Amino acid sequence: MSKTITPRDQDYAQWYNDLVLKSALADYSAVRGCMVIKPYGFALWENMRDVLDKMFKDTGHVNAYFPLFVPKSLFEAEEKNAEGFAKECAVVTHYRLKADPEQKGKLMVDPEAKLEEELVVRPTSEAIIWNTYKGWIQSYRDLPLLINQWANVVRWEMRTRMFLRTAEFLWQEGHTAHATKEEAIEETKRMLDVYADFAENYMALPVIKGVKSANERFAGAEDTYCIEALMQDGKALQAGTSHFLGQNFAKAFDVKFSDKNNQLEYVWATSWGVSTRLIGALIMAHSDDEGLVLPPKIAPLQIVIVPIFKGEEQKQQIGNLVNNQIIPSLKKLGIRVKYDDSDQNRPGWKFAEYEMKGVPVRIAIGNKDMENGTVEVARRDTKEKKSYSFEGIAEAMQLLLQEVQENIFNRAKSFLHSHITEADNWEDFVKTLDEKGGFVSAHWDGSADTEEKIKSLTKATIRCIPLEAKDEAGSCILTGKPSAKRVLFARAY
RNA sequence: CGGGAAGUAGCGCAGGCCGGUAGCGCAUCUGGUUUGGGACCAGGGGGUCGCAGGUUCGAAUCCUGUCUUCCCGACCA
Repeated sequence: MSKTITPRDQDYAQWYNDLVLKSALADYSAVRGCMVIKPYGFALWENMRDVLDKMFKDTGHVNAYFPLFVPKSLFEAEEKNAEGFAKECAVVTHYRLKADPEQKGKLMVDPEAKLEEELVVRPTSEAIIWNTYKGWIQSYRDLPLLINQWANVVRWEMRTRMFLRTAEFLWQEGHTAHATKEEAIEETKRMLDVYADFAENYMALPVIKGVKSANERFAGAEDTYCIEALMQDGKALQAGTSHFLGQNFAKAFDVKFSDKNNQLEYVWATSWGVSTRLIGALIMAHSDDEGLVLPPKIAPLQIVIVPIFKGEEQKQQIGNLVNNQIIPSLKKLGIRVKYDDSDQNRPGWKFAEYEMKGVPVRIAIGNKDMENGTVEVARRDTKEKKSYSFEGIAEAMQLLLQEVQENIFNRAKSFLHSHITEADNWEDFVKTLDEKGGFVSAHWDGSADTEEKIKSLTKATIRCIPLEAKDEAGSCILTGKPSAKRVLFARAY
């Protein structure tokens, strides 16, 4: 634990892995490219999930669940979608094992038990869901259909990274069906706003809302909207996507409805999702040398109280104060608090441990405090320590948690804004990517070919065309051809 | 899928070239002293050396195969 970890280090990947392991968020698993989310990491995910789930319900959505397995014939129905995911699918081909006659105590796949039709383990659920929607939608009265599912999906990526890109991951995927194009586009944008709201106001993660270029678009979508975040090493991370699917899936699965004029029409669709990748974003955006820095609104633990005592008697006295007064008053305000009076470790050990885990506020109470009627309060984000009196401590802590939340957000926001750099010639463009990192705002001629060339030359991709991008005539950074607005380039995870 | 590194106690590692009793630190257990920033002393427990073959009187060590993990690249709607 003596090793120093620094976000700006060139060993950023190593720093990140160490941090995930040491903070007890997750662990490597025995299965290729998968991870074990440990209780602390899962508590964080649950908090995020609860907030999102409420936001979805507040915007009229309901939850449902669809199968893990997608028959290959359904999977291939929407051609572009199938093609886009084909290279990263886990496929079930058999349904039984048997004792291996060659090797005692070993099992082998029973060749007799070959499935007639292979089952694709869902990399995303459009296919199985739209096949189901076909039976649910007949009339305009059945629309809109606004359903979300919390699930796991599998994508057999070549290279994996904990939280950011694992073979199996947890997410939510919303799948909606609408009577009109306008309504579907409205839904797509509404959910993008929900994501941005969640990222900024709960995760303290400032994001840029935008539209993907055709190259980066979801396979099977007409338009992919996204929120893009910036990590402390200057690389961008796609934090969430919301897709306008047009009538592609309705046509592929033959989902039609009778409108008010008794005309048969294909329905319009959207899908949108965020995943456990958000946890990776959280870690990379806020953490420091001492460990995680978690925003109070979603931190599994908001306050930890550490007693400092000599002997049983002092421990008793402090315990009485904490258990009878401080904790009840904090809990009354809905604050998630833990009193760690275990004898296992000394105070210094506990301080370091809870800092590593990113607990936003720590309260230490010792003999001196008992005499003075004070507690020592240390905040994780600034590492500042201050004395507070017992009186009104709960209200003071509630305010402090808000302040920490805001401070983390503002810090990340000024980092983001100071890392959006305009470039008007190729030399500056490359130099900014190499030396400063972050987003480079530049003109692009709009062709996929140019985008591809820029990627192979610089490893930078178009992260998005920002929604708020102003019309501004310019010339493409690579080809010099005319361009109507700037787009954001960055190297990305 | 290409290049590199690694797999030995719960965790982190040494040993390997040059084959011959399985080692260290942390953690754990027992007892004691401690407790305002990762405590100290003493004693104890814990191992099919990733897996499968091969060479050998003898393999953690040498050879072959295989699985897994990490890093770099390609890939990543």
